[in-house]
Amino acid sequence: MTKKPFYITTPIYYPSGNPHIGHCYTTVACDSIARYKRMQGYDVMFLTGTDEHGLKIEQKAAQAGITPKQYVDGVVQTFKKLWKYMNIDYDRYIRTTDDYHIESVQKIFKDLYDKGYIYKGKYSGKYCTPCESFWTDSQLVDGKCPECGREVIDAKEEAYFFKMSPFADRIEKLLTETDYLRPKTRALELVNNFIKPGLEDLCVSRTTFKWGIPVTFDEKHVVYVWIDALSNYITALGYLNNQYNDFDRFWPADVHMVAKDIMRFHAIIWPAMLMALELPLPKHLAVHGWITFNGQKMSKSLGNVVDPFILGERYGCDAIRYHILREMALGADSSFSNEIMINRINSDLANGLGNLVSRTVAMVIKYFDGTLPIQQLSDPIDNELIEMARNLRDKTDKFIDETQLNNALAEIFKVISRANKYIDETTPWVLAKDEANKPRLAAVLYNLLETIRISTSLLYPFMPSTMPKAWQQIGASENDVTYENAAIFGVLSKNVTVVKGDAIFPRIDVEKEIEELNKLICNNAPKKEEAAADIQLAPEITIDDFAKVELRVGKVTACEKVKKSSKLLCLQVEDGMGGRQIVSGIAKFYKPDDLVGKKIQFVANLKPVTLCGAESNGMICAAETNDGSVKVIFVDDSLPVGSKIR
RNA sequence: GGCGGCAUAGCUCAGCUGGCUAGAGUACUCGGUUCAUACCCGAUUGGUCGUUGGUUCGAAUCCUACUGCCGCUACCA
Repeated sequence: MTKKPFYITTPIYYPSGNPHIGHCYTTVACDSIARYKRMQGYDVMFLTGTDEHGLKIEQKAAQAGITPKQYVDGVVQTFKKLWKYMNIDYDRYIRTTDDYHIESVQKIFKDLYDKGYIYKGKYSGKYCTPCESFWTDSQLVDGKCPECGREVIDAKEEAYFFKMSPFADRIEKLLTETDYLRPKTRALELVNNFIKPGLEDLCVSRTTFKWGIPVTFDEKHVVYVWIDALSNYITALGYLNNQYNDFDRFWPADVHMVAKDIMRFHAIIWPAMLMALELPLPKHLAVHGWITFNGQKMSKSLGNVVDPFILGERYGCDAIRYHILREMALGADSSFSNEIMINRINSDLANGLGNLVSRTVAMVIKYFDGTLPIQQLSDPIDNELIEMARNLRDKTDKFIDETQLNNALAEIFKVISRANKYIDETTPWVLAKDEANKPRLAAVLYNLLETIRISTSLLYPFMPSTMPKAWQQIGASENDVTYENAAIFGVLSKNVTVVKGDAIFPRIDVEKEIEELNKLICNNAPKKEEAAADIQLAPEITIDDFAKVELRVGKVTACEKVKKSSKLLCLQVEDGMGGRQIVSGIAKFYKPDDLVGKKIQFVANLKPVTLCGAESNGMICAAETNDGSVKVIFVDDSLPVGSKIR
């Protein structure tokens, strides 16, 4: 019997910085599914990689004074190190700087051009001359350059475009009538925002930077992200190259897993490209949310707080894997905090599974010197546990196929919980008091060992480092913990011998750990400051220049959102001069009520402007933090309104 | 502004196409147990299922309106 193929992918990550726990989530989820499918007997191809071209990489490298390739080589090493650390067993790692990928992308680009789907046109946007940067309308901040705040001018650039409109109908059907998109709730969003208004043609080449794959028939151009990055899923199989020969076997993909921020590319652009290439479409696009920290999206600066290396070192990579897989529901964000994580590890892994293994093994040793007797006596009370354990595999199978890993884990832990209850029901320590009960006692312990064997077999794809330790303790051999045996009760030999071992998941002291983690964060803080040393200061000014800016203390008396804008708040400020209205771009960081009654400092002599229909007379002083959020600088309430600040 | 989603126990959430006294986990309180990683088991506590009107024999579940929160609104890789 030949194995059925199964192809699963993570996105290729952009190595403009080091990986954080958000990358871990996608990759760990794919790894777990891949391992599960391998266990089921599929011929699995699990692909991950890095998307290494583009302007940002070019700039990062320039800052560091090295070539882009040198730069990405470094970051890729860190990625690979992390995957090794997290026990990620990928089958293939693609880098968009790999020769075979470049070759394929060039052929794909040419093919689409020859087919008439790609044509040469003009890309129009806004250009900031001092920054030498192109911006789209949506990127502008109040109509100005987002980098320097200066005026931008209309500009045109020659570029190649990909025609999307011919595929609009088919894509709409794909999203609304099939279960390609998971969860499907987001389909309407895509259809209403993009497809219904008409798909715009996509700009697929650039001339403004060099770090990319050259267009073979037009040297000035490099292939822009879409075709370069998305096509990795097929070039890695050998599509239009001789590096691999797996395309026919593994395409179309079974699952592309992505985070919600890149859903659109995979839900619309990627299918359009495949349609243009006349290739089959992938079966599922599984979209997951972000791991948030105190409600904020995980970002690079927050990466310090939840550095996967640090966490893994303290609790083991399986605990981290378990936590993120168990907390994250498909499609939804999940909030991360050290406390949630530690509580989860303690209650499920240490108290639930770990303790179950420990107490069961201990009893076999204590009552039977480690080896159960063959003579065993069953009882009707055993049936519920046995049935649950026997049916578990089918349930997890179903959830895996629906990419609902959190629910698969929940099912397994229901059984573990039931086993703990079973111990109370059967009271082995009472049975042990009477020699006549030994056959009954042996049966109870055997049932527990079997339940553990089945549960840990099914948990193995999620926690591949730790489960073998449990197997060793319950005396299970590799042949006992196969997928086939996970649906059979009674696989271990009746006279199985257990082995005492260390706790597979040690319990964590919550308060102590939180304290120590906080210390670690503090230790990391100075590093952040050092890292900030490369900040470029604005040109030096004299005290006379500074005197031109008049800062005063004001009190916010009222505040509301500016209707036409998602970013702006309109504040009424008591300024000691009769009051004034100030509009500030802080709506994403403050609710109106957060500000009312607070004293702030503002620029009093700024020329009035109208923003989104609201007149603004001045500017609120606020600080921008490393992670891009904004904190208003509140002043001491004892300062009188109108006080001048110098 | 347009489109979409969500609002259920202190916290995190299940409750599909309307139907038995609204559930789970966690936290809290009490009790039990001792094989075990101060663990496990049980019980109690806790919700007018955002507000309002409607459809229906019957709605957390469908429809109106309102309020609040969130997401998306395409060229960042």
